Amino acid sequence: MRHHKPKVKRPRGVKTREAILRRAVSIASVEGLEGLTIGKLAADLGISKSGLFAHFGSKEELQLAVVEAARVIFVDRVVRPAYHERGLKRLRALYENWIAYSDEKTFPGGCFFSAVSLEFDDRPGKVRDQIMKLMKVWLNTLEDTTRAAQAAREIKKDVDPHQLAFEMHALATAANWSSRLFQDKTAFRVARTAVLQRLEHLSAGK
Amino acid sequence: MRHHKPKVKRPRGVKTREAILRRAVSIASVEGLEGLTIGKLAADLGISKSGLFAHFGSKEELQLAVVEAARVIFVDRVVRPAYHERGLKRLRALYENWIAYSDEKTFPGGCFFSAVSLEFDDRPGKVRDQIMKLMKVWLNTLEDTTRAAQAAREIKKDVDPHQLAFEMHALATAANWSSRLFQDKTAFRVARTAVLQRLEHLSAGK
DNA sequence: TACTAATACGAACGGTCGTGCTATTATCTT
DNA sequence: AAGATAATAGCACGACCGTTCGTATTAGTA
Repeated sequence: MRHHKPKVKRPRGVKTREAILRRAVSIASVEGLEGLTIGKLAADLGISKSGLFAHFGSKEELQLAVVEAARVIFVDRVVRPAYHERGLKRLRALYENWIAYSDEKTFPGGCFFSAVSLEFDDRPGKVRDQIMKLMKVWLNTLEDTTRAAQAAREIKKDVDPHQLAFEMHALATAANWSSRLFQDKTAFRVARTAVLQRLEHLSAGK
Repeated sequence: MRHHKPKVKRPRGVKTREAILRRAVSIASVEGLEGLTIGKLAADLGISKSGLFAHFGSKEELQLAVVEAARVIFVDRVVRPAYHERGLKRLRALYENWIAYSDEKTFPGGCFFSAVSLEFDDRPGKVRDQIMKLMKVWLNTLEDTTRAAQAAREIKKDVDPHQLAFEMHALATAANWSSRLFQDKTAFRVARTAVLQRLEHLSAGK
């Protein structure tokens, strides 16, 4: 049976809000979440400062909304596609998607979370808490996937999942860093190679 | 035999300047080089804003002076001591000193350069150029030391020095990140272990 | 001790920040 | 079409930013 498309009412405000966040995430990936100012963002979008402000009520709420918007994009681009695979293949896919997402400049400033998690590691508040939570979830995803691959005998049992997740995260982040700071176009390739070789080496002999 | 202290003339202004920079480096390691504001720094030191300002003439010059002060501390604490060793031992010492310098919170915000190099990767100017230069020098130091160890047959010839330097940098930086964001006290141990094992594995059989 | 040059200070400026208030415009409901 | 409601704009505020400038204080020298 056919359902009618919900034909959801999308009030004017919601569309504006989405447009604001789309732009805001891009800016924040470059300038940081503090460098993202309401006045400049509004001018950039051609709307008034107070009009934009009314959508969020405070700068902190804007920042939280930006973090959430970035999370959705990250999950769509990196996590979800990898879940068509399982075990070691999923782990590889997670990493390759991650590298590709950074390399292709999904956000113009590289990986949004690399930039922002360092910026906020010393600013207590809801934003920091949220970022911390998301980063924990991400590292846990890598760990759990490693464990699943071990259960499927695709990765050696004596590999420490926490350590492996840490190393994968470290190399991807460093690639992002090198790419940004030095305009080093080879960085992502180096990081990708390093991790894939490492996974090959840690995989149970086949 | 005992030497007389050099008894160098140290004008008052120089001492003040040093006190300013000592404090400024600490603050900047936590709040970043932009978060470091002249007003707060002056209040923190109990001197006037304009008095402090006069020592540098512009905020950019203050930032450059802070970067230079941090460099001196880094070289003293990390690089110079390692130069009592050679080859593979030097490489290990560089890394262990680096981890220790971060772990011991030589700067309260962890590694000064980790924080600052990401902050400025998108702000063109003298400060960015200087930071970039210092980071290049550091990575080159790791690379060159690796090559020396290879020449001494302490590390296998087929190891790519650039890749190894990149990985060492990545793990140390990530340890810093994890330690700051999660208050993860094990991060430095994890990173240290990872690299030392890796060096062991890459070292020519003994 | 007096003169000079180096240091430090206080007050103020223009600019930008986040935020609140009030008015205006657009949209939806009846 | 009229009225209610949601969305946006205009304007002003207080706080803080980097910076300037004239003045006071200190230290070094003759």
